[in-house]
Amino acid sequence: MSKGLPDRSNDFSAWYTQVVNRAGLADHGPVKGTMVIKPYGYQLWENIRDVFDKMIKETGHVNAYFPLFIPKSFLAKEAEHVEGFAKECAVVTHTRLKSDPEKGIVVDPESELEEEIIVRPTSETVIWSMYKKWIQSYRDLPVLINQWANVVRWEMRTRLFLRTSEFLWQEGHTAHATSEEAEKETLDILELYRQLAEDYLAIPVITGLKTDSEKFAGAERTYCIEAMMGDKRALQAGTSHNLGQNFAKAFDVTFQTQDNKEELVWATSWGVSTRLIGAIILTHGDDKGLRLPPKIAPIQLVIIPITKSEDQVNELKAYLEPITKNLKESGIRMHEDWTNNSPGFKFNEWEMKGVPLRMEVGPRDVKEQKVVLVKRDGKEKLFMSKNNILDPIQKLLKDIQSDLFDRARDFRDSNTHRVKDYNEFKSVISRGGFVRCGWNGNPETEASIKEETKATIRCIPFNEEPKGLSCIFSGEEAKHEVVFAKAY
RNA sequence: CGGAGCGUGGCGCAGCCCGGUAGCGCACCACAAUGGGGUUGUGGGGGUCGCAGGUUCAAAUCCUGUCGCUCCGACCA
Repeated sequence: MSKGLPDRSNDFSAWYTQVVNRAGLADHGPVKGTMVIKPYGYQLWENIRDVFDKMIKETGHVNAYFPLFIPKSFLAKEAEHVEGFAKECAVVTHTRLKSDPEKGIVVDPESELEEEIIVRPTSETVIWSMYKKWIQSYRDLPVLINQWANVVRWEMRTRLFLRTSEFLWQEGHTAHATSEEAEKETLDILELYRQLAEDYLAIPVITGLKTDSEKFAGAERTYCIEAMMGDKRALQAGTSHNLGQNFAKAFDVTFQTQDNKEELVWATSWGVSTRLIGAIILTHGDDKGLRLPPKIAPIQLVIIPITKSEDQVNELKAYLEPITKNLKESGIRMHEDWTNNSPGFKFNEWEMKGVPLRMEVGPRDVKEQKVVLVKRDGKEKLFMSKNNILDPIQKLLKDIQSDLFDRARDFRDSNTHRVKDYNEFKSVISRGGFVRCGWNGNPETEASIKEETKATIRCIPFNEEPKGLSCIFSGEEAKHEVVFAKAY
């Protein structure tokens, strides 16, 4: 078995695949692009979920659950939105199997459904069919519902976490009395996404608006957070849509205003998915494997005991007991590795799994009443007195969290370029990285550039400064300053 | 859907041309030693060779059919 990982600069995607596998995050399911999220990967997801769940509850949202199955007729109600997903829907057509003497188990043709059922690719339609029942008056608004669920999109090319046929996500679906309120909600959520990405996942993101060609089909406007991965490609990490009155129209959801008029409801929807785990791997991973931000790492501190004899094992356990008790009580997520592997093996293994901090404890430390701490990054061994190690550990975790963010931000910034002309644009794009430049606002320009370079407009950043810029493609006066990149 | 390739213990492969007792590495299990950067030794378990037919005394190997998967091109959080 090869011990090292494939060279990241040479074969980034082979590196990614192996990290996912060897860190024990996920595996392929038996049906084509499906994914089994293994316990270690799932704990990571749970931690992300818990952080965001808390955020949205603090801002007045509540969780609910809507069905996996959607009547096919619902997708006809909103033509634009359908276009986005129709090509990748799983459809239920029958309800029974039966045994066949020749072929084993077959679909029972007798059980064909009158109306086929769609497995949700996203839940706008089911949810708005219910909102129609629930919303009568302005007093019923706003509705601020979120659900944690799985969705299915029958993708052709899949990669674990980044694009799978079924994935886990949260989808928020809100209903409001005014356009302004819906817009505010859309932006407030985007800000929560930014915080989730930057403050917890340590992934620096650009916030901005999608162009029409990149926006969600059913939306008026799509806002997003975009991040740069370790191979300098862009990854859309979360989206927040202002749906205007599109779904209210499709499902005829109206409400009575204070002055007794009937009006259509305003809507938003927003989501982040298990793709965030892919983003963490691609942003922070290095030659030794995964690196996890302490705030969401399933294990923040791994303890590697080093022993020779049985006697030493008992001595060490007694030595560790008060130390670990204190750390556990203080909320440090930790794990002691008592497996029979050699210490060197364990070091590599836990580095592969991205655990931020390692503690080594052996006979020498017992004698000196110390422990050894090593950061996932550094080779440096920090010798600490066994008493009062909580503070230094908390400080180290904090440092690791901010180091990860700083490093990723520096990497992104040093690979974000401003270019003089289209030739320079093309050469930067081919080398990889973000280009900030002017755009004339024309979708055809965008399409031409995509055609020639494979780069797309990732977003129109909120901090754009189009004044004085000219369009990189046409030379015309720029309508927007945009971020171009090749994307996942 | 178009192009290429692959199905043989859990994983990665060899064997197939030229039919004749299923093999290797890793992983796994047991015991012993080792243990501060991927540790050794000894012993051991596990495969109807994708599936279905056919040829043959004999099929992983030859023939026919079938199913599945992976990789590369048009879509997507």
